[in-house]
Amino acid sequence: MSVSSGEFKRMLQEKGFKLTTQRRTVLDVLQNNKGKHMTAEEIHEIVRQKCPEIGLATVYRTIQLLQELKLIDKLNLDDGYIRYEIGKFNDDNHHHHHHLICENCGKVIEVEDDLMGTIEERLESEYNFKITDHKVKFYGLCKDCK
Amino acid sequence: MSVSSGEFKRMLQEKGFKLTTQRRTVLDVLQNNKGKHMTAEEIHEIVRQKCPEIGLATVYRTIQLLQELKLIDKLNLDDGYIRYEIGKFNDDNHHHHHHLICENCGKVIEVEDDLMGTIEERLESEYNFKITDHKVKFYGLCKDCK
DNA sequence: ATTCCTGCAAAAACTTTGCACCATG
DNA sequence: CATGGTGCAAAGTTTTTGCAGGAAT
Repeated sequence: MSVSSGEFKRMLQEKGFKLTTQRRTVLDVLQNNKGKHMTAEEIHEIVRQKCPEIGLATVYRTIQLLQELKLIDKLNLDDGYIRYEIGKFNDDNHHHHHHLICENCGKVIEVEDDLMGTIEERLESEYNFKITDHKVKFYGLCKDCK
Repeated sequence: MSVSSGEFKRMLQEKGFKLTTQRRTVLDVLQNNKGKHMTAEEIHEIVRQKCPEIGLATVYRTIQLLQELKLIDKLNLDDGYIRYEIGKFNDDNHHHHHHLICENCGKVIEVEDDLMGTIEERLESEYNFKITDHKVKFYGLCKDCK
């Protein structure tokens, strides 16, 4: 489910990086807020509860690092903020997931499913393009807003 | 195919806006660069060929306006720039389109197709969510890079 | 004539970078 | 103890806003 400190340390060392309290804490916060899609500033605020002296710059640097390690993914809700979430390769099932975004209340619903297989096969042969990943967002009205 | 000046004027007036050379020119540039996914700055440079005195702020303001009128769409390639393209409701066929993004050379291929119908039906009933739009990006290697 | 629009420059918002000090392996 | 990381503040980007003059209806 989560990445242990040992695992994380090994992943870092593989690329010549060191394990620090700051890095461990940022990863913890992202793991403990799985459905939240936080901005760098929001991550910073929560991380400071455990690690009060951490600077926003370190959060940004750590976010970049975690992206390189494929532990987290970007999510852009087109509201001017880049958001981050624990990535698809960080949990047991390596499933992709999609987002249902309510245009009325802004709620973001996670869809833990991968329904894109057939479409991707078709596009791969039609365009001679090797697909390795996708990002899918659906917009509309959630059950409370429609 | 394209939005005529008369049509554009009517659309603007409906919302209490005026037709200006700047707005017409920005729309023209986006219509004439259909597959290009330009940033605000790129649009500004091209618009200046026809309208040399236009300021970047006006380009930003016009982009926002054209989005309100549903004439253009945002495209985020996660490279730090917001890009814009003529929207799906601006041409004869109201089809959505998707993007194949090559992670090696950065090329973006337009997929003029809408293959999401079945998936959307399934999600609508499963999550009681009314889907009105979607954004789909596929990442991988294009035929030249694989 | 009135209302809205534009250009410019300043400000705002988000992210990156430089540097001296500190921590990890 | 060598290398890389951190915090702070400054700088960099991209986008938005205020305002006086200008254009459209």
